[in-house]
Amino acid sequence: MQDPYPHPEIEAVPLTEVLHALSDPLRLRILATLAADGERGWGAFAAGVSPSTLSHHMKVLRQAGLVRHRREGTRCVVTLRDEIGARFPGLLDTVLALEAQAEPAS
Amino acid sequence: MQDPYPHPEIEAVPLTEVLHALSDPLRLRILATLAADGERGWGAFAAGVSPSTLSHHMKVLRQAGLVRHRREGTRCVVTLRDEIGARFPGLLDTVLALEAQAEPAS
DNA sequence: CCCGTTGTTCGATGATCGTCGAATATCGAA
DNA sequence: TTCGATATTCGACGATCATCGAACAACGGG
Repeated sequence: MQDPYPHPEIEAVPLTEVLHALSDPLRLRILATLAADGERGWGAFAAGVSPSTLSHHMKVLRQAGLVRHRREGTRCVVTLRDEIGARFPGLLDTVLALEAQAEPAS
Repeated sequence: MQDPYPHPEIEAVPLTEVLHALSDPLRLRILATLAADGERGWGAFAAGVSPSTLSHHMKVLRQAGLVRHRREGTRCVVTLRDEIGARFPGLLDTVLALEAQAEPAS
């Protein structure tokens, strides 16, 4: 799990992979929290799922170019990757806006 | 396969289901064609996949509230369901615009 | 009334997914 | 250096998915 997490080239991410990454309630919730509150530690999303499950979803988001992971001592910080807005303009904004309005309390 | 195809209430469709329906290249291509050229018969999309596979994807799109199916004699016509624009404003437009620009020749 | 066209349904198969627990690795603190 | 906190990896499991071929149903035309 060494520091250099594998982050893909944003240009190499296909649209369908991003859409698939967005099509899960937990992952959507993670992105919404990040968009609203800025970067967070792992633990902010640990409720309800096991550590390994959370790690899996984080990897999906990272491989889809949606988030960036950074090591900070013993814990890990996740950030929204804003290049996604350049690669697929409007996509994340639109989806997060809809998620906020349609699934208010998830 | 009787005429009354089961079309879901648009309000009952969750966002994640729509996103999942959009996260497939063939389904995305079907929607793009519909958006560009208006309603089409089944056969317009039969290239490359077996009839049963196509039928499966059509069902996914229908259940996600994205298209409407109408029987016309022995063949079947598929239309974009525009209520999706009221349920999830901007979503389909955004995705189709990105698909057109990012995956020009699929 | 039979037949061809068209789409659906039904297994079946191999792939992927979401989830978990257990084992492991890394780091900071005592 | 030992320990606890934190995150990853590794099977494993059941569920879902994308795909196909074969069998079936519905319709229109000869």
